[in-house]
Amino acid sequence: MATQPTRADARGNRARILEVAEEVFGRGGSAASTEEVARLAGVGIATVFRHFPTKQILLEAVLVRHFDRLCERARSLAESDDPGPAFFGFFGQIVADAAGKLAIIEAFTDAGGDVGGNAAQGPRDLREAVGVLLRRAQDAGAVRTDAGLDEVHALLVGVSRAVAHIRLDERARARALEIVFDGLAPR
Amino acid sequence: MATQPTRADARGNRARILEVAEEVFGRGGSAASTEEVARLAGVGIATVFRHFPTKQILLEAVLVRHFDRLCERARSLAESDDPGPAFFGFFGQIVADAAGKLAIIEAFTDAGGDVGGNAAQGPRDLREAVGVLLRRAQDAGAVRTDAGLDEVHALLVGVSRAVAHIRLDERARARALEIVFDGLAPR
DNA sequence: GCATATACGGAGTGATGACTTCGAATATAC
DNA sequence: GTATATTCGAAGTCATCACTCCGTATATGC
Repeated sequence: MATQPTRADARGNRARILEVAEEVFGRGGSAASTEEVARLAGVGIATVFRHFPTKQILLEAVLVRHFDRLCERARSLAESDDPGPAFFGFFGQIVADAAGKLAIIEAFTDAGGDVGGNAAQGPRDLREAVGVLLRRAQDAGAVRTDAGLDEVHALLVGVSRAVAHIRLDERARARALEIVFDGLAPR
Repeated sequence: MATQPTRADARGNRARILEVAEEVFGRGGSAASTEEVARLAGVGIATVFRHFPTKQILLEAVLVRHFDRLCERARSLAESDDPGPAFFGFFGQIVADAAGKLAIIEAFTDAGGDVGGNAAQGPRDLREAVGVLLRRAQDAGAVRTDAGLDEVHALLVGVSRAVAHIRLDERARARALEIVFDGLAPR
């Protein structure tokens, strides 16, 4: 069930459902309906549930791919020998992408406190990866040393949510980012 | 209907419903159910709908009070002869209050673009009032002059949303605010 | 006290959304 | 080509939620 089904039509449908779900959940967040996914994918509602037994599982299938991709990028940036731009570039990219990725932001929001525990793996890994970028940028003197992961995570999620919910033009978004980046600069 | 009903029990119920609704919508946002309001207020569902014909009207009744209060505070701060602390203090207070006021943040999020038009009056007024505080703080040299209302509004909403959604301890919240405030300081 | 207008609440209604059932269609093995 | 195991989708179930109906209870004016 987690692997590809044997029949070609089933495999095709599964792929199309995943693709459409990514767009639908990105637009409407986790509250978007499974029926809309089915309709846009051109399949019956039952087909969606056959491939992904619950809405939660479908949602996670979509999210896992994103978080994997993001984590990978973060880890490769962590090897960069320019930790400052690596950190700020990653931060900026997540915010820039936030507009059409509501479900991701929602999931990432709950990546929170070590004690929380009910966060999924993907969000937690990403938070971790951001932590590495942050520490390296701090060691390189590009980010103030009194900024902890908790507040950087909150700012990242906050600005992303703002961008996702408010229709902000290019220039305003750039200035909002600049304000946060200046605030993160060493004193 | 907008005014107090004549019978004492009706007046009492109306007040209790408003009080409970404030708490329920604050906790669960505008998605919270009318039935929960009725249950916690100790009245039947019909009583809620008699006093507030639709959920939207109930929600607005709750929100109007808040926005009025906030706008008033903002306007009185705008008379202060210390525009810098007035602006930052107000910003910080909204963020600090955000935790239990999900519905407010949601409404304020949509106060956006002048063109938007579908935002309610309260949120738009508050945005306006923040604009006044911002301009005065800029004139006094306490806030960088290249920060526009659009991005300040986005940051205010973003940080508030982050605080409302993430369980952030006192210290982390203070540092997140400090980062944003430092970013807003003149270059 | 009594009459009655006012307000009350429980039991609907209709819409929506997650999830299931089951007979029809079809891809693949032979 | 045919058999059959697999997959398909329309219609149905069940829960939730906004909102309504209507018979019952009670606050208030006399």
